[in-house]
Amino acid sequence: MGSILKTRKNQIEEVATELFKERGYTATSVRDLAAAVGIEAASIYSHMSGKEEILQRICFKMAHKFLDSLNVLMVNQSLDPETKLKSAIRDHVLIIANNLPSSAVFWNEWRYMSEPFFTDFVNMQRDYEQKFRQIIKDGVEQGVFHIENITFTAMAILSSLNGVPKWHDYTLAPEELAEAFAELFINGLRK
Amino acid sequence: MGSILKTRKNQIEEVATELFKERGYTATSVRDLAAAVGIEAASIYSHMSGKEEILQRICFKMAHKFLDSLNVLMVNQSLDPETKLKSAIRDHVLIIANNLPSSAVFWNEWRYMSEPFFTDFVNMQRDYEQKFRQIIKDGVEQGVFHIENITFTAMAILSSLNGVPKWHDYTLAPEELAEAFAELFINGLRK
DNA sequence: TTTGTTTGCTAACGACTGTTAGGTTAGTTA
DNA sequence: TAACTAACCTAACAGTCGTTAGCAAACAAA
Repeated sequence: MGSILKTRKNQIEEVATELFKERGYTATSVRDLAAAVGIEAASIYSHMSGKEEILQRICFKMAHKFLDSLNVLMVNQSLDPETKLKSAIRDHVLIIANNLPSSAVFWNEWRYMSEPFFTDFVNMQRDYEQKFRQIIKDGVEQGVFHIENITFTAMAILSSLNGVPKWHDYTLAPEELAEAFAELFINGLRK
Repeated sequence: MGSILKTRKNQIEEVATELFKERGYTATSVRDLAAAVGIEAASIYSHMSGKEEILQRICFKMAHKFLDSLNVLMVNQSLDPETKLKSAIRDHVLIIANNLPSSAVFWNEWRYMSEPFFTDFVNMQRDYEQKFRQIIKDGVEQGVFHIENITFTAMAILSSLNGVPKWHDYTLAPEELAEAFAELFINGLRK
Protein backbone atom coordinates (compact mmCIF):
# COMPACT_ATOMS: atom_id res chain seq x y z
CA MET A 1 0.00 0.00 0.00
CA GLY A 2 1.04 3.61 -0.12
CA SER A 3 2.41 6.19 -2.48
CA ILE A 4 4.09 4.01 -5.10
CA LEU A 5 1.06 1.87 -5.85
CA LYS A 6 -1.22 4.87 -5.74
CA THR A 7 1.00 6.77 -8.11
CA ARG A 8 1.26 3.89 -10.58
CA LYS A 9 -2.47 3.27 -10.49
CA ASN A 10 -3.16 6.94 -11.05
CA GLN A 11 -0.63 7.03 -13.87
CA ILE A 12 -2.33 4.09 -15.56
CA GLU A 13 -5.70 5.82 -15.22
CA GLU A 14 -4.28 9.02 -16.65
CA VAL A 15 -2.67 7.34 -19.65
CA ALA A 16 -5.80 5.25 -20.20
CA THR A 17 -7.97 8.38 -20.17
CA GLU A 18 -5.84 9.89 -22.90
CA LEU A 19 -5.92 6.71 -25.01
CA PHE A 20 -9.66 6.15 -24.51
CA LYS A 21 -10.29 9.71 -25.59
CA GLU A 22 -7.99 9.46 -28.61
CA ARG A 23 -8.91 6.01 -29.95
CA GLY A 24 -12.04 5.05 -28.05
CA TYR A 25 -12.45 2.45 -25.29
CA THR A 26 -13.10 -0.63 -27.46
CA ALA A 27 -10.32 0.29 -29.89
CA THR A 28 -7.76 0.61 -27.10
CA SER A 29 -6.23 -2.72 -26.03
CA VAL A 30 -4.71 -3.50 -22.68
CA ARG A 31 -1.44 -4.04 -24.57
CA ASP A 32 -1.68 -0.52 -26.05
CA LEU A 33 -2.23 0.88 -22.58
CA ALA A 34 0.61 -1.10 -21.03
CA ALA A 35 3.01 -0.04 -23.80
CA ALA A 36 2.08 3.62 -23.26
CA VAL A 37 2.80 3.24 -19.55
CA GLY A 38 6.03 1.36 -20.24
CA ILE A 39 5.16 -2.03 -18.74
CA GLU A 40 3.81 -5.38 -19.96
CA ALA A 41 0.10 -6.01 -20.44
CA ALA A 42 -0.15 -8.54 -17.64
CA SER A 43 1.31 -6.02 -15.19
CA ILE A 44 -1.78 -3.86 -15.56
CA TYR A 45 -3.59 -6.53 -13.55
CA SER A 46 -1.34 -5.92 -10.55
CA HIS A 47 -3.11 -2.56 -10.23
CA MET A 48 -6.54 -2.98 -11.79
CA SER A 49 -9.08 -5.80 -11.79
CA GLY A 50 -9.44 -5.38 -15.54
CA LYS A 51 -9.88 -3.01 -18.45
CA GLU A 52 -13.40 -2.02 -17.49
CA GLU A 53 -12.47 -0.91 -13.98
CA ILE A 54 -10.49 1.93 -15.54
CA LEU A 55 -13.48 3.03 -17.59
CA GLN A 56 -15.70 2.86 -14.51
CA ARG A 57 -13.31 4.99 -12.47
CA ILE A 58 -13.18 7.67 -15.15
CA CYS A 59 -16.93 7.77 -15.78
CA PHE A 60 -18.06 7.77 -12.15
CA LYS A 61 -15.41 10.26 -11.11
CA MET A 62 -16.84 12.70 -13.64
CA ALA A 63 -20.46 11.81 -12.87
CA HIS A 64 -19.88 12.66 -9.21
CA LYS A 65 -18.19 15.93 -10.06
CA PHE A 66 -21.16 17.03 -12.16
CA LEU A 67 -23.77 15.87 -9.66
CA ASP A 68 -22.03 17.27 -6.57
CA SER A 69 -21.65 20.62 -8.25
CA LEU A 70 -25.30 20.80 -9.28
CA ASN A 71 -26.52 19.58 -5.89
CA VAL A 72 -24.70 22.42 -4.17
CA LEU A 73 -26.38 24.89 -6.52
CA MET A 74 -29.86 23.37 -6.06
CA VAL A 75 -30.01 23.95 -2.31
CA ASN A 76 -29.34 27.66 -2.72
CA GLN A 77 -32.85 29.11 -2.48
CA SER A 78 -31.86 32.75 -2.78
CA LEU A 79 -30.73 32.76 -6.42
CA ASP A 80 -32.98 34.03 -9.17
CA PRO A 81 -33.54 31.61 -12.09
CA GLU A 82 -31.30 33.43 -14.54
CA THR A 83 -28.35 33.50 -12.13
CA LYS A 84 -29.03 29.89 -11.23
CA LEU A 85 -29.02 28.70 -14.84
CA LYS A 86 -25.99 30.80 -15.58
CA SER A 87 -24.20 29.15 -12.64
CA ALA A 88 -25.27 25.67 -13.71
CA ILE A 89 -23.93 26.24 -17.21
CA ARG A 90 -20.79 27.83 -15.81
CA ASP A 91 -20.09 25.00 -13.37
CA HIS A 92 -20.74 22.36 -16.00
CA VAL A 93 -18.39 23.99 -18.52
CA LEU A 94 -15.68 24.56 -15.93
CA ILE A 95 -15.68 20.87 -14.98
CA ILE A 96 -15.38 19.92 -18.64
CA ALA A 97 -12.74 22.49 -19.52
CA ASN A 98 -10.62 21.52 -16.53
CA ASN A 99 -10.95 17.79 -17.27
CA LEU A 100 -11.02 17.59 -21.06
CA PRO A 101 -9.83 13.99 -21.63
CA SER A 102 -11.94 12.59 -18.79
CA SER A 103 -14.94 14.49 -20.07
CA ALA A 104 -14.51 13.09 -23.56
CA VAL A 105 -14.41 9.54 -22.16
CA PHE A 106 -17.31 10.27 -19.82
CA TRP A 107 -19.45 11.43 -22.70
CA ASN A 108 -18.46 9.02 -25.48
CA GLU A 109 -17.51 5.73 -23.82
CA TRP A 110 -19.86 5.23 -20.87
CA ARG A 111 -22.10 2.89 -22.86
CA TYR A 112 -19.39 0.21 -22.80
CA MET A 113 -19.74 -0.33 -19.05
CA SER A 114 -21.37 -3.61 -18.05
CA GLU A 115 -24.21 -4.06 -15.59
CA PRO A 116 -24.87 -3.00 -12.90
CA PHE A 117 -22.56 -0.07 -13.54
CA PHE A 118 -24.31 0.86 -16.76
CA THR A 119 -27.69 1.24 -15.03
CA ASP A 120 -26.19 3.10 -12.07
CA PHE A 121 -24.57 5.53 -14.44
CA VAL A 122 -27.73 6.07 -16.47
CA ASN A 123 -29.63 6.81 -13.26
CA MET A 124 -27.07 9.42 -12.22
CA GLN A 125 -27.34 10.98 -15.66
CA ARG A 126 -31.14 11.05 -15.40
CA ASP A 127 -30.91 12.62 -11.97
CA TYR A 128 -28.61 15.33 -13.29
CA GLU A 129 -30.79 16.10 -16.27
CA GLN A 130 -33.91 16.24 -14.15
CA LYS A 131 -32.29 18.79 -11.82
CA PHE A 132 -31.04 20.80 -14.77
CA ARG A 133 -34.57 20.84 -16.20
CA GLN A 134 -35.91 21.97 -12.84
CA ILE A 135 -33.81 25.12 -12.97
CA ILE A 136 -35.19 25.97 -16.41
CA LYS A 137 -38.71 25.11 -15.28
CA ASP A 138 -38.44 27.52 -12.32
CA GLY A 139 -37.37 30.23 -14.71
CA VAL A 140 -40.37 29.60 -16.95
CA GLU A 141 -42.83 29.56 -14.06
CA GLN A 142 -41.41 32.79 -12.67
CA GLY A 143 -41.77 34.38 -16.09
CA VAL A 144 -38.06 34.88 -16.67
CA PHE A 145 -37.62 32.45 -19.59
CA HIS A 146 -39.86 32.09 -22.62
CA ILE A 147 -39.59 28.45 -23.63
CA GLU A 148 -42.06 26.01 -25.10
CA ASN A 149 -40.33 22.70 -24.52
CA ILE A 150 -38.26 22.42 -21.36
CA THR A 151 -36.94 18.92 -22.04
CA PHE A 152 -35.77 19.96 -25.48
CA THR A 153 -34.07 23.07 -24.15
CA ALA A 154 -32.22 21.18 -21.43
CA MET A 155 -30.91 18.57 -23.86
CA ALA A 156 -29.96 21.20 -26.45
CA ILE A 157 -27.91 23.08 -23.87
CA LEU A 158 -26.28 20.02 -22.33
CA SER A 159 -25.38 18.56 -25.73
CA SER A 160 -23.74 21.81 -26.67
CA LEU A 161 -21.67 21.90 -23.47
CA ASN A 162 -20.71 18.24 -23.68
CA GLY A 163 -19.46 18.72 -27.23
CA VAL A 164 -16.61 20.92 -26.01
CA PRO A 165 -13.95 18.18 -25.76
CA LYS A 166 -14.44 17.41 -29.45
CA TRP A 167 -13.37 20.83 -30.72
CA HIS A 168 -11.73 22.75 -27.88
CA ASP A 169 -8.21 23.89 -28.81
CA TYR A 170 -7.16 25.69 -25.60
CA THR A 171 -7.37 29.17 -27.15
CA LEU A 172 -10.20 30.02 -24.78
CA ALA A 173 -9.60 29.92 -21.04
CA PRO A 174 -12.13 27.83 -19.05
CA GLU A 175 -13.69 30.96 -17.55
CA GLU A 176 -14.09 32.65 -20.94
CA LEU A 177 -15.65 29.50 -22.33
CA ALA A 178 -18.12 29.27 -19.47
CA GLU A 179 -19.07 32.91 -19.85
CA ALA A 180 -19.56 32.57 -23.61
CA PHE A 181 -21.95 29.62 -23.19
CA ALA A 182 -24.03 31.37 -20.56
CA GLU A 183 -24.26 34.46 -22.75
CA LEU A 184 -25.17 32.46 -25.87
CA PHE A 185 -28.00 30.48 -24.32
CA ILE A 186 -29.54 33.22 -22.22
CA ASN A 187 -29.39 36.11 -24.70
CA GLY A 188 -29.13 34.40 -28.07
CA LEU A 189 -27.41 35.77 -31.12
CA ARG A 190 -29.75 38.58 -32.03
CA LYS A 191 -28.52 42.06 -31.25
CA MET B 1 -26.45 -6.97 -60.91
CA GLY B 2 -29.93 -5.62 -60.44
CA SER B 3 -32.56 -5.30 -57.81
CA ILE B 4 -31.78 -8.32 -55.64
CA LEU B 5 -28.13 -7.48 -55.08
CA LYS B 6 -28.90 -3.82 -54.63
CA THR B 7 -31.60 -4.57 -52.12
CA ARG B 8 -29.39 -6.93 -50.14
CA LYS B 9 -26.51 -4.46 -50.09
CA ASN B 10 -28.82 -1.71 -48.94
CA GLN B 11 -30.29 -3.98 -46.31
CA ILE B 12 -26.83 -4.77 -44.97
CA GLU B 13 -26.02 -1.08 -44.83
CA GLU B 14 -29.28 -0.35 -43.02
CA VAL B 15 -28.80 -3.07 -40.43
CA ALA B 16 -25.16 -2.07 -39.99
CA THR B 17 -26.17 1.55 -39.41
CA GLU B 18 -28.50 0.46 -36.62
CA LEU B 19 -25.86 -1.78 -35.02
CA PHE B 20 -23.07 0.80 -35.34
CA LYS B 21 -25.31 3.36 -33.70
CA GLU B 22 -26.37 1.00 -30.91
CA ARG B 23 -23.05 -0.67 -30.05
CA GLY B 24 -20.46 1.42 -31.86
CA TYR B 25 -18.40 0.51 -34.94
CA THR B 26 -15.48 -1.23 -33.20
CA ALA B 27 -17.77 -3.16 -30.88
CA THR B 28 -19.84 -4.53 -33.77
CA SER B 29 -18.35 -7.62 -35.41
CA VAL B 30 -18.97 -8.78 -38.95
CA ARG B 31 -20.54 -11.88 -37.40
CA ASP B 32 -22.95 -9.71 -35.37
CA LEU B 33 -23.93 -7.89 -38.54
CA ALA B 34 -24.35 -11.07 -40.56
CA ALA B 35 -26.49 -12.65 -37.83
CA ALA B 36 -28.72 -9.57 -37.73
CA VAL B 37 -29.17 -9.80 -41.49
CA GLY B 38 -29.75 -13.55 -41.31
CA ILE B 39 -26.73 -14.80 -43.26
CA GLU B 40 -23.21 -16.05 -42.49
CA ALA B 41 -20.29 -13.69 -41.85
CA ALA B 42 -18.45 -14.68 -45.02
CA SER B 43 -21.50 -13.83 -47.13
CA ILE B 44 -21.13 -10.17 -46.22
CA TYR B 45 -18.07 -10.15 -48.49
CA SER B 46 -20.21 -11.02 -51.52
CA HIS B 47 -21.68 -7.52 -51.17
CA MET B 48 -19.03 -5.41 -49.48
CA SER B 49 -15.25 -5.23 -49.73
CA GLY B 50 -15.06 -5.24 -45.95
CA LYS B 51 -16.37 -3.87 -42.69
CA GLU B 52 -14.94 -0.42 -43.23
CA GLU B 53 -16.66 0.09 -46.59
CA ILE B 54 -19.97 0.12 -44.77
CA LEU B 55 -18.74 2.79 -42.36
CA GLN B 56 -17.41 4.84 -45.28
CA ARG B 57 -20.72 4.65 -47.14
CA ILE B 58 -22.66 5.84 -44.09
CA CYS B 59 -20.30 8.67 -43.21
CA PHE B 60 -19.81 10.08 -46.71
CA LYS B 61 -23.50 9.76 -47.55
CA MET B 62 -24.28 12.02 -44.59
CA ALA B 63 -21.34 14.35 -45.23
CA HIS B 64 -22.60 14.96 -48.75
CA LYS B 65 -26.13 15.59 -47.55
CA PHE B 66 -24.94 18.24 -45.11
CA LEU B 67 -22.54 19.89 -47.57
CA ASP B 68 -24.93 19.90 -50.53
CA SER B 69 -27.64 21.43 -48.41
CA LEU B 70 -25.36 24.19 -47.11
CA ASN B 71 -23.89 24.87 -50.56
CA VAL B 72 -27.35 25.51 -51.95
CA LEU B 73 -28.00 27.99 -49.17
CA MET B 74 -24.65 29.77 -49.59
CA VAL B 75 -25.25 30.81 -53.20
CA ASN B 76 -28.50 32.54 -52.30
CA GLN B 77 -27.38 36.19 -52.07
CA SER B 78 -30.79 37.66 -51.32
CA LEU B 79 -31.26 36.25 -47.83
CA ASP B 80 -30.59 38.38 -44.76
CA PRO B 81 -28.19 36.86 -42.20
CA GLU B 82 -30.86 35.92 -39.66
CA THR B 83 -32.95 34.06 -42.24
CA LYS B 84 -29.81 32.46 -43.60
CA LEU B 85 -28.65 31.18 -40.21
CA LYS B 86 -32.16 30.06 -39.39
CA SER B 87 -32.24 28.09 -42.64
CA ALA B 88 -28.80 26.57 -42.05
CA ILE B 89 -29.85 25.39 -38.59
CA ARG B 90 -33.18 24.19 -39.94
CA ASP B 91 -31.63 22.22 -42.82
CA HIS B 92 -29.01 20.68 -40.57
CA VAL B 93 -31.58 19.54 -38.01
CA LEU B 94 -33.92 18.19 -40.66
CA ILE B 95 -31.17 16.03 -42.15
CA ILE B 96 -30.37 14.67 -38.69
CA ALA B 97 -33.98 14.12 -37.62
CA ASN B 98 -34.79 12.33 -40.86
CA ASN B 99 -31.67 10.15 -40.65
CA LEU B 100 -31.20 9.52 -36.94
CA PRO B 101 -29.18 6.27 -36.99
CA SER B 102 -26.95 7.43 -39.86
CA SER B 103 -26.40 10.74 -38.10
CA ALA B 104 -25.35 9.00 -34.91
CA VAL B 105 -22.80 6.92 -36.83
CA PHE B 106 -21.67 9.95 -38.83
CA TRP B 107 -20.99 11.87 -35.66
CA ASN B 108 -19.58 9.19 -33.35
CA GLU B 109 -17.79 6.67 -35.55
CA TRP B 110 -16.11 8.59 -38.36
CA ARG B 111 -12.73 8.53 -36.60
CA TYR B 112 -12.44 4.80 -37.24
CA MET B 113 -12.07 5.27 -40.99
CA SER B 114 -8.57 4.62 -42.37
CA GLU B 115 -6.60 6.89 -44.67
CA PRO B 116 -7.18 8.45 -47.11
CA PHE B 117 -10.86 8.43 -46.20
CA PHE B 118 -10.21 9.86 -42.78
CA THR B 119 -8.47 12.93 -44.17
CA ASP B 120 -11.05 13.41 -46.92
CA PHE B 121 -13.79 13.33 -44.32
CA VAL B 122 -12.03 15.79 -42.04
CA ASN B 123 -11.61 18.18 -44.96
CA MET B 124 -15.32 18.00 -45.77
CA GLN B 125 -16.09 18.68 -42.13
CA ARG B 126 -13.73 21.66 -42.12
CA ASP B 127 -15.33 22.98 -45.29
CA TYR B 128 -18.79 22.72 -43.75
CA GLU B 129 -17.77 24.43 -40.52
CA GLN B 130 -16.04 27.22 -42.40
CA LYS B 131 -19.19 27.92 -44.42
CA PHE B 132 -21.32 27.79 -41.30
CA ARG B 133 -19.00 30.31 -39.64
CA GLN B 134 -19.24 32.55 -42.71
CA ILE B 135 -22.99 32.88 -42.25
CA ILE B 136 -22.51 33.95 -38.65
CA LYS B 137 -19.68 36.30 -39.65
CA ASP B 138 -21.90 38.02 -42.22
CA GLY B 139 -24.51 38.55 -39.54
CA VAL B 140 -21.97 40.12 -37.21
CA GLU B 141 -20.56 42.42 -39.91
CA GLN B 142 -24.03 43.54 -40.89
CA GLY B 143 -24.77 44.29 -37.25
CA VAL B 144 -27.50 41.69 -36.87
CA PHE B 145 -25.72 39.41 -34.39
CA HIS B 146 -23.80 40.44 -31.31
CA ILE B 147 -21.11 37.82 -30.85
CA GLU B 148 -17.55 37.99 -29.59
CA ASN B 149 -16.15 34.67 -30.77
CA ILE B 150 -17.47 33.36 -34.08
CA THR B 151 -15.59 30.06 -34.01
CA PHE B 152 -16.89 29.31 -30.54
CA THR B 153 -20.46 30.16 -31.51
CA ALA B 154 -20.39 27.96 -34.60
CA MET B 155 -19.07 24.95 -32.68
CA ALA B 156 -21.49 25.51 -29.80
CA ILE B 157 -24.44 25.48 -32.21
CA LEU B 158 -23.24 22.53 -34.29
CA SER B 159 -22.45 20.45 -31.21
CA SER B 160 -25.92 21.08 -29.92
CA LEU B 161 -27.54 20.02 -33.20
CA ASN B 162 -25.33 16.97 -33.60
CA GLY B 163 -26.23 15.80 -30.12
CA VAL B 164 -29.83 15.17 -31.19
CA PRO B 165 -29.46 11.42 -32.02
CA LYS B 166 -28.28 10.79 -28.46
CA TRP B 167 -31.49 11.92 -26.78
CA HIS B 168 -34.23 12.30 -29.42
CA ASP B 169 -37.28 10.17 -28.58
CA TYR B 170 -39.55 10.95 -31.56
CA THR B 171 -41.99 13.06 -29.49
CA LEU B 172 -41.00 16.10 -31.52
CA ALA B 173 -41.56 16.13 -35.27
CA PRO B 174 -38.49 17.07 -37.35
CA GLU B 175 -40.00 20.44 -38.28
CA GLU B 176 -40.81 21.29 -34.66
CA LEU B 177 -37.30 20.32 -33.63
CA ALA B 178 -35.73 22.48 -36.33
CA GLU B 179 -37.90 25.45 -35.35
CA ALA B 180 -37.05 25.03 -31.65
CA PHE B 181 -33.30 25.09 -32.32
CA ALA B 182 -33.49 28.17 -34.52
CA GLU B 183 -35.57 29.97 -31.90
CA LEU B 184 -33.23 28.96 -29.06
CA PHE B 185 -30.01 30.11 -30.67
CA ILE B 186 -31.28 33.31 -32.22
CA ASN B 187 -33.42 34.64 -29.39
CA GLY B 188 -32.03 32.88 -26.34
CA LEU B 189 -33.96 31.95 -23.23
CA ARG B 190 -34.58 35.37 -21.76
CA LYS B 191 -38.08 36.74 -22.09
C1' DT C 1 17.90 -12.19 8.65
C1' DT C 2 13.48 -13.45 7.71
C1' DT C 3 8.92 -12.41 6.23
C1' DG C 4 5.60 -10.06 3.56
C1' DT C 5 4.28 -6.88 0.02
C1' DT C 6 4.54 -4.40 -4.13
C1' DT C 7 5.55 -4.46 -8.83
C1' DG C 8 6.77 -6.47 -12.62
C1' DC C 9 7.92 -10.36 -15.80
C1' DT C 10 7.26 -14.58 -19.36
C1' DA C 11 4.23 -17.73 -21.18
C1' DA C 12 0.09 -19.20 -22.29
C1' DC C 13 -5.20 -19.92 -22.32
C1' DG C 14 -9.48 -19.82 -24.98
C1' DA C 15 -12.27 -16.80 -27.31
C1' DC C 16 -12.99 -13.71 -30.90
C1' DT C 17 -11.43 -10.72 -34.90
C1' DG C 18 -11.67 -9.57 -40.14
C1' DT C 19 -11.00 -11.97 -44.04
C1' DT C 20 -10.20 -15.60 -47.79
C1' DA C 21 -10.48 -20.00 -50.42
C1' DG C 22 -13.25 -22.91 -52.55
C1' DG C 23 -17.53 -24.98 -53.32
C1' DT C 24 -22.87 -25.33 -53.70
C1' DT C 25 -27.40 -23.83 -54.96
C1' DA C 26 -30.86 -21.33 -57.49
C1' DG C 27 -32.26 -18.59 -61.13
C1' DT C 28 -31.45 -16.27 -65.56
C1' DT C 29 -29.87 -16.01 -70.23
C1' DA C 30 -28.14 -17.97 -74.78
C1' DT D 1 -29.87 -27.93 -72.63
C1' DA D 2 -25.78 -25.41 -71.49
C1' DA D 3 -23.36 -21.54 -69.71
C1' DC D 4 -23.34 -17.85 -66.62
C1' DT D 5 -24.01 -15.33 -62.46
C1' DA D 6 -25.57 -13.75 -58.01
C1' DA D 7 -25.96 -15.23 -53.34
C1' DC D 8 -24.64 -17.93 -49.87
C1' DC D 9 -22.35 -21.68 -47.59
C1' DT D 10 -18.51 -24.40 -44.66
C1' DA D 11 -14.04 -24.34 -43.13
C1' DA D 12 -10.18 -22.27 -41.94
C1' DC D 13 -6.33 -18.66 -41.78
C1' DA D 14 -3.43 -15.64 -38.98
C1' DG D 15 -3.79 -12.27 -35.80
C1' DT D 16 -5.50 -9.97 -31.65
C1' DC D 17 -8.28 -9.81 -27.49
C1' DG D 18 -8.73 -9.75 -22.15
C1' DT D 19 -7.09 -12.35 -18.71
C1' DT D 20 -4.61 -15.84 -15.60
C1' DA D 21 -0.84 -18.75 -13.59
C1' DG D 22 3.36 -18.83 -11.78
C1' DC D 23 7.58 -16.78 -10.79
C1' DA D 24 11.32 -13.20 -9.80
C1' DA D 25 13.19 -8.98 -8.15
C1' DA D 26 13.07 -5.02 -4.96
C1' DC D 27 12.24 -3.24 -0.76
C1' DA D 28 10.19 -2.46 3.85
C1' DA D 29 8.95 -4.20 8.41
C1' DA D 30 9.72 -7.70 11.99
